[in-house]
Order: sequence, then C-alpha cells, then structure tokens
Amino acid sequence: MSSVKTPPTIRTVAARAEVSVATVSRVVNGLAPPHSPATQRVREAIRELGFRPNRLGRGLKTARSSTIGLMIPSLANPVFAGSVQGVQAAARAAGYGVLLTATNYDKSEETEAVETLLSHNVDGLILTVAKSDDSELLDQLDEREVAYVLLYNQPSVRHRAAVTVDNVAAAREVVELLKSYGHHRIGMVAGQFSDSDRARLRWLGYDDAMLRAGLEPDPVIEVAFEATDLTGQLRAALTDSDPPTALFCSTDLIAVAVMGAATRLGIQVPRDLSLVGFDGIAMTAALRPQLTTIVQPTETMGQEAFGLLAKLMSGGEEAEALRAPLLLSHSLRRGETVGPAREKPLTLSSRL
Amino acid sequence: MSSVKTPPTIRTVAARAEVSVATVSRVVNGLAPPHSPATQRVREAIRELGFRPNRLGRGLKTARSSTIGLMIPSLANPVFAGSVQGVQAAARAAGYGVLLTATNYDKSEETEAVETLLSHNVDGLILTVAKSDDSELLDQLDEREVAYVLLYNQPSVRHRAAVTVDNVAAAREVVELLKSYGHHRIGMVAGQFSDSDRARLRWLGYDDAMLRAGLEPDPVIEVAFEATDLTGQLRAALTDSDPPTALFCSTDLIAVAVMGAATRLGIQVPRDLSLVGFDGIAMTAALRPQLTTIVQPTETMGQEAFGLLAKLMSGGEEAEALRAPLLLSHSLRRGETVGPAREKPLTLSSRL
DNA sequence: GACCCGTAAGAAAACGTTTACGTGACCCTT
DNA sequence: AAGGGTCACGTAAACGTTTTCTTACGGGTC
Repeated sequence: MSSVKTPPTIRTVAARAEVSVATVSRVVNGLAPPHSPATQRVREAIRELGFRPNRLGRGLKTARSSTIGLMIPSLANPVFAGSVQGVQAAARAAGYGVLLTATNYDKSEETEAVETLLSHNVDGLILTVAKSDDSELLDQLDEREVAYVLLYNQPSVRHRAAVTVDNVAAAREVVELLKSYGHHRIGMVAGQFSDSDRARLRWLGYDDAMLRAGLEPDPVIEVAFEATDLTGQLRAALTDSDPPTALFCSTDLIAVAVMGAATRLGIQVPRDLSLVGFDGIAMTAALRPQLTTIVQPTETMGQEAFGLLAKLMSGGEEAEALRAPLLLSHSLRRGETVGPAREKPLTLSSRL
Repeated sequence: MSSVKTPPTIRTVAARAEVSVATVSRVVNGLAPPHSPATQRVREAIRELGFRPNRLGRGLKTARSSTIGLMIPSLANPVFAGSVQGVQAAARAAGYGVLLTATNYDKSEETEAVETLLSHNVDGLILTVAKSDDSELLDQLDEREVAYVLLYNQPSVRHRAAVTVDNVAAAREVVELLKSYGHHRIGMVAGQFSDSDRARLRWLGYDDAMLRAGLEPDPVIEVAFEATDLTGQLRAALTDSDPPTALFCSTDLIAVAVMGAATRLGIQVPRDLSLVGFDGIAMTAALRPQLTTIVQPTETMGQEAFGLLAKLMSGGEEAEALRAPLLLSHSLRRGETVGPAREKPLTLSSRL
C-alpha cells in the first residue's frame, strides 16, 4: 500500500510481452505486422496493463503534442461558446486536445495568452483577435511559422487563413432591410472598434449601404462589449430632437442591452425603435419581441476552422493556397424587433 | 533560407552563455544565485534567443504538465460557459493551461473523454458528470489517485471534492416561494435524471418541500437537455382538467423552452402559469417577462474549483480534509414569471 | 545449393528538460 | 595553517517515447 501507483510505460509492456520497446511502439502506432505472435502478445500485454502511451514522451520525440490552442475574447458571449463547441468536437474526432484561453477583449492579454499556449507546445492555433490586419502578434506567428487560423476575424490581407462570414455584406443587408421598412434615420451601436475588427467591418457595411441608399449615416455609438446597462450612453442619442428610428447593433449581446436601455427610457421596440442584432444567439429567439438578427453558423465555423488548421498543420505543400479567408454564408432571421419607421420624431409626451 | 526555424533549446542557451545546461535550468527555475556572473550571462542569452523552456521536456522529467482537464456537459448552456471562464482565469493566473472537453450530456462519452484528458497528462481534472454518487468513472479515478474536483455535482458521499450550491435547499426555497403566492398545484419539469444528478437533487428538494407543505407533488416531467420545443411534451400536462398553476424548471434553459411552449399553447406567464428556473443565466434577465430563478455564482464556482484542485494537486498532506463538497451560497432572483395562483383551472375558452 | 531480397524485430540514440551527485573554490574557525 | 563548511557550477543519468540502423531469418529465383 505504500507504493505510489505509477502507470505502466512502454517498457513495462515490453517486459511483459517479452519483446523490445521498439516492437511495442510499432504495435501502438500500427506499424507492426498485424498478426505476428509478437504483436499478439504485445496487444494482450497492453490490454492487461491498461497501458496508454504517454503523450509527453511521444511529443518530445515527435515535436508534436496533438494539442491545439484556442483563444477567444470571452465565453460570456454564446457566439464564441458555440464556436468553441464546434472546434472542440472536430478536434476530438481528430484525436486532438484543445487548450482554451480567453482574453476578455483585452488586446494586451493577447500576446501573453498566445505565448502561454505556444509554451504548451500546441501544434496550431485558432484565434479571434482584436485586429487581424496589421497585427504584430500575427506577423510574429507568420515569421515563426506557427500554423494558425483566425476565427470571426476577416482579414483583408490575402495570406491569412480565416473562417468568418462576410461582415460587410451582412451589414449591408441589414441596412437594406431597415430601409425597406421605411427607415431613414438609422443609427449604429457597436462594440469598440479598437477591440474588434468585426465591429469595424460591420460599420463599414452599414456606412457603405447608407451612402448608396442616399441616407446619412449617424456617427457610430461605440460601447464596451461587457456593458450591460447602456441607458446612460444611449439617452442622448435616443432623446435627440430627431432621433434614429432604427438601430443596427454590432452584436446580439449589445442589441439585448440596447433593448433593455430602450425599455428603461420608455421607448418601445419596435413601435418607436427598430432593432437589428448580429450573431444569431439562440436565446435571442426567446426574447419578446424576438430579435431580428444576422445568424452566423457558429458551430460550423468552429468545425471548419479546425479542419483548415488540420490541413495547415499536416500539409506543408498546398498550405499556401489555404491561407485565405473562408467566408461561410450567413442568414437573416426575421424576428419582431423591426417594424415600420415611426412617422414623426418621438415627442416627450409620447414617452412617459 | 532552407533551414527550418527550430526554437532554441536549453543547450543553445548554455552554449551562448558558456555555462552548462544545468546552470541554465537553475536560472530558469530561480534556483541559481541571483547575481552571479554566470546567471547574468544566462539571463542575457535567454533574452537574446527568446528562449522558452519546452514544457514537454520539463513535463517528461517532472511528471507534471501544468495543465488541467476540464469536462463539462455542454458549452451551449451559459452556466457552464461561465464556470469555464472562472476555471480558465484562475488556472491562467496560476500558470496552468486548461484542456477543455464537452460530453454533450452523453454518459457514454464521459469515460472516453476523461481517458483522453488523462492521456494528455493533465495534472488534475475538473468534472461535471452525470452521476457523482455511484460512478465507476470516479471510483476509477479515486483508485488511480488522480486529483479531481467535481463542479455542479453534489455528491452525497463525503470523500469527493466538489464545488456546488445546495441544490436541495434551493429547490425547497422555490417551492416555498410559489406556495407564498398561493400555488398548490406545483409541477416540475426537469432534465433527464439519468443525465444529471443535479436535476434529481432539485427534484428531491421539490418533493420534500411539497410534502412538508402538505401539497401533493406532481410526477416530474423529464425532458432532454437540448430540447428546444417542448410543446408536445407539455401539452398533456398543461391542458389537463386540473393543470398545475406553477412549474419549477430544473434549469433556466428548460424554463425558457417551457415559456416558449406555453406561449404556443396559448398560456400566459405569469397570469395562467408561474415559472421558476434554476441557474441564473444572465440573459434570462432580459426576457419579458424576466425569469424568476435561483442564481448560482457560476464564475466563482469555477474559480473555487480550480483553487481546490490546486491544493489537491500540490499538498498530499491535508488533502484528505479537502475531499468534501463545498457548498457556495445561491440566491433567488425575483423576476416577473411568478404571480398569484389562478383561482380556477384554465378553461378552453380562456386560452385562445 | 548459392544468392538476394523482403520482412520482423532488437539495440541504441535522440528529443529537452530536471536533478542527484561530484568537484573545486572560497571563507571561516581553531 | 590545516580542517571543515558553504557555495557555484558542471557531469551525467533519467523521464517515455520514436526511429534509424542493424541483425536474423525465411523464402524465392536461377
């Protein structure tokens, strides 16, 4: 009872099967003759001892850990949780482990987090970063020849692997939808551009579509991603003399917060204000009114990201061709937060 | 340019600083004299080369990977996502990596998932399992002397480390709340007991409180955790001749689904039916009506779980004392889904 | 029957660390 | 001034694998 239980090693197995460690290794890796007596004995010994190859030993030798790193801004946003689920499932199916880390939308944590992941000898990375265009971090990874795939980021440079939706196009669709409901004064509430290039791209699409439609874009209202009460920040914009009749929010979570703020300000959705989100978080379909939003195929995006990474990690050959953004198709979920534009601006009397 | 970039090893550093590898190792681990000339040179070499110790090599020698495994049922439930966030934050602060895996509420996947985590040489595990009482899996872990902490599970045996809330007590509070609103016919909708001992404990609390209050408990309605449309499953129960006036749901996600089903069945919450959830998912506060629910301190629970695990992993001494469930305190969030009990049973005419 | 070849399996080096042990150098004590 | 103690550092073994190189064996071919 005093002996600490130490798991069997390849040597234990070899001794038991009366073969060399090399033979055991070959059996484990399927490189041994399938039916030779030695192989049989090894198989049996493995079973009896419950032997599992030690990945550290293996990794040390082969310089691969069958582990990938996954970095996201936050798990509090179900859209990221969904993609993690997708990555995880695909990774597990392929025999990979997933090392997870969150940056909490803090750019300065990104470098350190990646460094930590790399120090764990991950074979590749899946990342959602603040900015994917001129990023020192990504440049460094390129230079170090680390395999990585961006997720949700939509780099404009062509040589970076990424899985995302077409943020610009989707944002345009939103504006067109709102316009078709007769809205002219359409505002936008977005997460800090500095923390999210997605937010910026969605604004780009908004801005472009507004100009094309001959409408005047409002200055964007930038808010913190974790903000839960936006009443203060929105009061000015919404109680203006000529307030927007519709707001496009750069994420569903922001849309939910905006909805809360509107309620507190005595503004009814969609009667006084139409609202569109972005992400397609499942639970926003349970809200009353149900949120109108752009739906991203989150879980699929995670799976695709892993698939791409797997190719990058193995094939050094056609890898070059893979280093480009992969745009998955989004869809528009028509909820109940978009209604016809209010004719007249809100008057003080009409709201409380 | 043809040479593949290979990261510097301890030997490269040693050569550059003109010392032995042992000295480098000692410097890295803070065991060297802080100001000796050799140490200085090593520090400089490390900086110049950008050396980072390879965790595989280190792990192989020390038999620890500074990595823990985290297994949860699903990330689709924000309550788990929240605890993952907590675990991750605490782990990172302590220099640990987190290997994540989800079982999708599938008991048969649990063993395999844990096995996979262990094969990655994690130093410890944080788990949410289907059943924590007589679990072969946990027995095996005990026998193999693997350090682990249960999360959300509330084992009744005393020798298992766990972080949870008092599910039974919380459920009792729910019943008392509903009773105080005049409800007598209180039903319960729960996730499959076979997939979640939490669900069972919450039912136990419900059942106990009902009996104590002199009320007759309804047979529980068990539903799948991922189920999103419960209309079919609830129709019978809710259109009974004497239907419950209140339902206690074993999770918030289920409560949301029930709310949807109620709407589709023409039943108004809380006028016709009061509803209470369990978990305290943030977004359920944005629902209209806002969900009344038991709030668990999810993120804190994750942090505490890691703290406990850290102690288990390091101290073999007082470890025995730690192997017991740690009950964190929950709270009741009074939303808008609980109202006074309807006097008369619903009639067909009254709904639609 | 000599030759060659393919196949099976063993011996040993290597991957990047940590660490027990050993060896001087130095300083303090007597 | 000899002895002992402390300290800084080096040597080398070990951790659990994979893999290259051998060696041995058993046919097949002419």
